Amino acid sequence: MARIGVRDVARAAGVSVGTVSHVLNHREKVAADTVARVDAAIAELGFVRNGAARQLRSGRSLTVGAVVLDAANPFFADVIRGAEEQADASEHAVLVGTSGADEARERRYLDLFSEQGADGILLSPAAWPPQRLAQIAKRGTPVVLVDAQPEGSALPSVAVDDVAGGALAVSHLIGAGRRRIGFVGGPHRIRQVADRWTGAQQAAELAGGNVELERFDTPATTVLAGRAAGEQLIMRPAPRRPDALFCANDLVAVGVMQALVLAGAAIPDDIALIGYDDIDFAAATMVALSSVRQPARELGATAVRMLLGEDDRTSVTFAPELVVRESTDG
Amino acid sequence: MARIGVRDVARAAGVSVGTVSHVLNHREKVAADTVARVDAAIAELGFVRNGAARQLRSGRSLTVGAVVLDAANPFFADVIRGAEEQADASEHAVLVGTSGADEARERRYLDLFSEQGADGILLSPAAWPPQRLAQIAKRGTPVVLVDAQPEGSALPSVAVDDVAGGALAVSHLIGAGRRRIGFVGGPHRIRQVADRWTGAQQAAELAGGNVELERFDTPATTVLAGRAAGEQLIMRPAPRRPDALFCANDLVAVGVMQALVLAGAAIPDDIALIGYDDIDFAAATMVALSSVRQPARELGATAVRMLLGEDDRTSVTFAPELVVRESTDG
DNA sequence: TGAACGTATTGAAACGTTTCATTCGTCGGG
DNA sequence: CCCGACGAATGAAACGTTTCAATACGTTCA
Repeated sequence: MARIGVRDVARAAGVSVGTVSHVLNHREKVAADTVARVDAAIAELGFVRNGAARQLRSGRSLTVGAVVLDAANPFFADVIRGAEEQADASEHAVLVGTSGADEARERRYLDLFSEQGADGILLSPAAWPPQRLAQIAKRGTPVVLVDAQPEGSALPSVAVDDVAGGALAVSHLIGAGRRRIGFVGGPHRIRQVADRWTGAQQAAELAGGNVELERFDTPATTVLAGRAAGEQLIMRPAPRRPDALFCANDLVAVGVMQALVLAGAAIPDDIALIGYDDIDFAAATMVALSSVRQPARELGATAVRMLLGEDDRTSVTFAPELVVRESTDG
Repeated sequence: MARIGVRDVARAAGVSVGTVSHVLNHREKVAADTVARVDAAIAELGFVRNGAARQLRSGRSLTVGAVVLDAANPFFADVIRGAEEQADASEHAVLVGTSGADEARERRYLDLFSEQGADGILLSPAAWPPQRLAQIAKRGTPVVLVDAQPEGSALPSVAVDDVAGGALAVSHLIGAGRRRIGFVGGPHRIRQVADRWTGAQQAAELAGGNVELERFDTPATTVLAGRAAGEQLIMRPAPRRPDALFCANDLVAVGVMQALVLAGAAIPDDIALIGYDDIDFAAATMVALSSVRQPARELGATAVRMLLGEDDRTSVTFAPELVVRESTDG
């Protein structure tokens, strides 16, 4: 089965190859009956245009690449969804490659997208600083970083303000009348954790002296780590227990909640609980979990707009938003 | 900044373009010092090869496309991971597009991958039967379906045997001495749910007359639906309660577990509980959840091997496997 | 010493499209 | 009745690689 090209279509429709190409690309400039004839020929022959040749000649790929740490992570999944919606609007498609925090794979995908002539690349970097960016940007493919601090370097980026998020959570707890607040999470070398803790401190200071803020470190931001922390914490005599907990993410919060419920503590009456990320599951925990939502889709959409030159800001920071559910709504 | 091509590299290195291309593609056939000179020129000029031209000429793209319903779904995420690992081994990259169950988007991605000359496409179809497959296969891009029943049509596919999975779960419960078993899930028009229920029935029949199997339908396979079902169920007087529950998936099982725990039932002593899918979270529930694991990575890896012609089976069905944890290990 | 051979490099053709300067008709206005 | 203009279609050039037959240059063997 020989490949079918514009040439074959042209022959079948009784027109020139140039005309076929015109039908493919700007059909409004071609007479209606010619269009019909060419379309018929295309359908009959099952012609599929060769994207490589098209792109080679035209220089555009109508494609945006995204290289993410982990596509299964709901945050990135939402970023990608937002990117797709926005790309759709500009007739682009989003192609996703997952690096799994492996620098070699990240580089391979970056090179791939660059070579394939993607019109832009959205990157959540596996390592800091990202290796090849200078080269790639130089080659002419714009890159936007997602949720990575540009640290002085002036690379375009979109991010969520985790400090603000931490402050948001804690001032919400304070506003609900809580005074002895615990922060559960770790390790603090993860920037997101550190920033949220910083925000928590800021909110506590802002409230004045009668708010206590205590830090409960966990070795990871997982359910099991959260549960262990919760078990520790609930063993304290009641007067020395916090009356509210802010967890570095929702998984930790779920673990803490398990421990508290099993120990018979009432949420939120005895202890209020708030997480971070607003994962799907947050609404479905035993006591629906309050959380801080990151506008992930907006991040993705904005990144794509920046890539395609429809938004000429160079670095955008989004504000997280509070989602109040039962676990703090006593 | 004019684009830099092999021509420029050749000039800078003092060789012909043919030689540059050889260095790029089979450097072992080129003298060592020439390689060095060309590499230096490439680095200095920041040359990035034009993938479109390369592909146009060579016909191969070293790319495999995957079109999935939802990349955030852990099952598909694992399929993709498996596909990536396998593709890696063959110097290929996996590009992912998410259709979100939208047929138009699915078609767009299929067309895109087909036009881009992907060496194969891995598809979890949004609708049945998939629309364009005939065309695409005809054009020469092999397609393998993931987790979709080929229903007579002889399309290549990889899948997990859900009937076997259902049987596996229920015979495990029976083996643990349970006799009054409930199946929680729905709606039954979802093939996976129906198949698992079928498997459950088969296992019950196999065990003879002294096993009762009852069906508890839910409107969806979600945590909340599971919790509602669990609450209903636990309100029955103890003698009329099942002593074991098999849930159509882990989310439902989590919901059921919440209801049982809140009602004070002991798991697994009063009621054993087993889910399906073995999501990450299964090990981190209040009582660690037994489940049926689907070999998702193997699915992805096998699909890629089939696409690249390294495995000439046309349709492969995998057996699920049992993961026993506390919730059935009384 | 010459022929035969092997290795390293070269130059040009080819991949299948888009684009652009032309050509071809046709129609309206002077 | 002719000219200019305009819409539609044409044909060939160009995109930047890879590939392949041909060439150049040593080296080995008889």
